[in-house]
Amino acid sequence: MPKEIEVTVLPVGNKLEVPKGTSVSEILGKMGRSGDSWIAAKLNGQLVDLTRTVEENSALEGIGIDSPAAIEILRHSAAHIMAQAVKSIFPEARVAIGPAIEAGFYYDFDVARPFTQDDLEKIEATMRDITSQKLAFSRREVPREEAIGFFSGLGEKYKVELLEEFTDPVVSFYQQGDFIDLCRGPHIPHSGFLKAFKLTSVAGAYWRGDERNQMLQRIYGTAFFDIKALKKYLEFLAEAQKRDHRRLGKELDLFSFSDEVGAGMVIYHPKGALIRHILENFEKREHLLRGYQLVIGPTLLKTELWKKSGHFDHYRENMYFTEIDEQSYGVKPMNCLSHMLIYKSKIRSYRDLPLRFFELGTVHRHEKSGVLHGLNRVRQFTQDDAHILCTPEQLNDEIVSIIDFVAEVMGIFGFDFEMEISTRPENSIGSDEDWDQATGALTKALQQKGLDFHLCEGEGAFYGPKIDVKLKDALDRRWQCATIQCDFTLPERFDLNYIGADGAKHRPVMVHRVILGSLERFLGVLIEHYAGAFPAWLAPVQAMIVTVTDAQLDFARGVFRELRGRGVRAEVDMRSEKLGYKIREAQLQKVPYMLVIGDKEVQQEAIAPRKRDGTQLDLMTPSQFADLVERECLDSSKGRVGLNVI
RNA sequence: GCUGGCGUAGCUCAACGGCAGAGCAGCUGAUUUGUAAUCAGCAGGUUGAUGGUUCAAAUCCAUUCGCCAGCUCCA
Repeated sequence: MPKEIEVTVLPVGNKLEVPKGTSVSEILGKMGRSGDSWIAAKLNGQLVDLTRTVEENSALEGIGIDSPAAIEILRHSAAHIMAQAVKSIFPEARVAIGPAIEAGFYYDFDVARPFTQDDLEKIEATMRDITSQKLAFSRREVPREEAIGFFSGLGEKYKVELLEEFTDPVVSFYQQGDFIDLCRGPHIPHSGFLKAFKLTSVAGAYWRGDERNQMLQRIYGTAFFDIKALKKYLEFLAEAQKRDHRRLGKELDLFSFSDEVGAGMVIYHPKGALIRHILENFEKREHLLRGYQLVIGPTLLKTELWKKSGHFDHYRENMYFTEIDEQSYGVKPMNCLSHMLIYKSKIRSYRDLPLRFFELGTVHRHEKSGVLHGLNRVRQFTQDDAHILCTPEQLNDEIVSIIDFVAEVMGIFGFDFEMEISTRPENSIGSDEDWDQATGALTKALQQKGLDFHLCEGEGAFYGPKIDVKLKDALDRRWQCATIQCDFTLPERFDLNYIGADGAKHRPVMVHRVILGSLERFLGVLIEHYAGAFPAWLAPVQAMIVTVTDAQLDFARGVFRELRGRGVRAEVDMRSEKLGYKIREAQLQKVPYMLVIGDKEVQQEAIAPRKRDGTQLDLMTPSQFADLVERECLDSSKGRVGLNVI
């Protein structure tokens, strides 16, 4: 008779006596829900398979398909099933790694010939075959040495490489059908649990993410517990495509790119330029209100100066150089240098600090061709850049107020954001002590504000650690916008100092920071955030005047002049088209208001506003409408911007 | 930069070795219309660029520029 043990079943906390060695699924089965409704479990906080046996007093929590952890397990299993399919069609393929990711899963393969779309369809078909066989996923523990021998025998060199770096004496194998993979697990009980999946794309990916390594072929896919959820996801992708800023940029006539101009160079059309103008004015005002001073530096600075700053040594690959009168110049990839020189232009007292130099600085960076992406990744962009020079004692307060600034601005646009702290990378400058101090200051400020953040080891800039703020685009891809970067090295290199209360020279601390980041990228993310339907304060056209017939055009022109006089960004559609046609056009252009004018309106010297959501407002005078737009601008910009932008 | 896919009218796409086409947009005319597409006609192209194969190239090949997905890198 085996020994009885006590299992506490969470989340309710029921206690259960079972014989030692009872399987997880059996125990869960006793709790009223059938064994089939579970796919895995948490045993003493650790994810395990249903077949795992319980050997001691434990806490157990079932993971059903509705649990957040379940989808990850399913997708991980889907990756294994895909690998099984690939190996059955392409036996010579070598498998690398295949994890679940945010929106699905992938698996990397080393194959002689890259996969084609046809291959994906074949693989999908084989996967369906595997799922219909309901193959069990079975787990087995194997000594590491034996595992190395096993995979060496199969020629699976990537698995061997992984195993050679493991320190555990025993590893686990998972097998479904004839496919065996090195894996921690857990997995779904059998392949039949995978009911809804789709292979979405194939792309090259370097082994272990290192471009010096072999390039493997990565197949991406996604999986859900039911067809409906998969369908919903595919619909989301289709919706996201409609929100893509590259598409909306064209449709709304905001900006363009031209292969004649070159890659990564934005051409702003009137409406896009107007949005930028509004953003820039907004930014200048917000900075001036917070004690920043506007400055403007040159685009070309002597290469000697870039050598002095360290950019030539650490950032040369990303810079453009040219020659003027036999002197080498570098096009600025960052705005800091002239700000340094402004600081140095006179003797500074501790009473002057902190100094906050702000510049809407246009920079050029040579980005690799493959990374360019609409407005979000370009080669020329304008940063809302500032450099703060302060005493070490002031550093914490400065960082806290920058974080407040970021949170306030993101709130105006309605963005949720994620924060990261990045620490010292390889190939960096400065002493360990400086890095520790700066990293500590950033961390402390975030903790003080009670904000969550991820820690990114070794991802700081070459000159200092940083806090990054990431916003999401239509596809939930994250883009870095705001960033706060400490720099203990530039003040050193430029020998910046201030006279302290003690009459002696001291070294100021420096912070680089941007709030929106690059105006290009921010606009790109913003377009997707609003799906092109900008709030009134940002809309390049706020009101489209549409007449029922040509007979009202004179009156319409008068309304137009009056609205323009008030600062409302209005336009008149003068084409002799039907009203519905003109409404549709304005609707597709996502103009916030359409002002309808027919005989009735002319008689009453009024307009009939229609909002872009279809709601109809009562007749009002142009002046009343201007008041309304002004209120709406102020509301949507949280009191920042009214009608005075043009 | 790397792997793969793709560049045809302003836009979305067809033709995939044999006369370069459609819808929308544009222009002209008719229509004067009440809240998401009025009708008719006209015009629009060295098929991204360069070179090659071929009797014949948008189509096949090479180079190059650009775009897309991902990797690497980053605002």
